[in-house]
Amino acid sequence: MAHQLMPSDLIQRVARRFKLLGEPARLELLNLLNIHGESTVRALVESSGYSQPNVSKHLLLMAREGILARRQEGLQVFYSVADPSLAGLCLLVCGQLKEEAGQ
Amino acid sequence: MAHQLMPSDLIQRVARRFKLLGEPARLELLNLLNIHGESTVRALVESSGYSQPNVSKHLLLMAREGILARRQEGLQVFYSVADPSLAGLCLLVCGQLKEEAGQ
DNA sequence: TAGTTATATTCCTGTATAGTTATTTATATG
DNA sequence: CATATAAATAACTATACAGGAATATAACTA
Repeated sequence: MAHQLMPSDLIQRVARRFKLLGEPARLELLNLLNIHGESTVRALVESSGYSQPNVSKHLLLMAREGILARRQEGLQVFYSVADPSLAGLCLLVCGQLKEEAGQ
Repeated sequence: MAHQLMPSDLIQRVARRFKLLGEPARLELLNLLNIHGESTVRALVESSGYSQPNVSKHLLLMAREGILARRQEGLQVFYSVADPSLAGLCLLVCGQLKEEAGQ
């Protein structure tokens, strides 16, 4: 108490960031990128099972929001994780979920 | 690389948790609860400016998901933050946003 | 008991967006 | 230049849900 979680003028941006992570498909893509490192769209389509346009859309969205890096090489486009805070965020949430499950 | 952000079977629950936090109205309520400590619905309605049904709905949702505690006393219902990981999450995101703004 | 107050619920509307199919764009190659 | 391939975009559908107005529920109080 007596201290805020975040400055009020950041609420909108913080919400956007959380919302971006609040989608199973995107978390799965992030998980795959963390496991395999930089990957092409095609590789992510195949390992995720989602359609190519769907994967492409999610990747572009995350890249525009700054949590992915995008690099083109000829026909292929490579994406990779660019947000170093992701690991900590997921660790915190997973830990908390485990904690709750224990109660 | 080479390690996952979270176990695959947790993706759905992690996404739900992030999604819950991906809403400005809820973040604002959480912020108010952190500043003022345990509060009644009415107090949160007045300090947030949102309608009573809207506030009530968000609070109930967060309580059901386990990030708020709910306590009734006569006519009034008191809510308080029950998830100790929230502060860390917001700190990480705010720090990352600041980092990105710096680039 | 009638009235008052705090919270929850119902019902509705509008908006955002995940997902698909079909198409387009851009780059490489025969 | 024609063709093939990878990724992005367009167009559409379906669903989720935030928000408000009206109402209901529940617990006090005169």
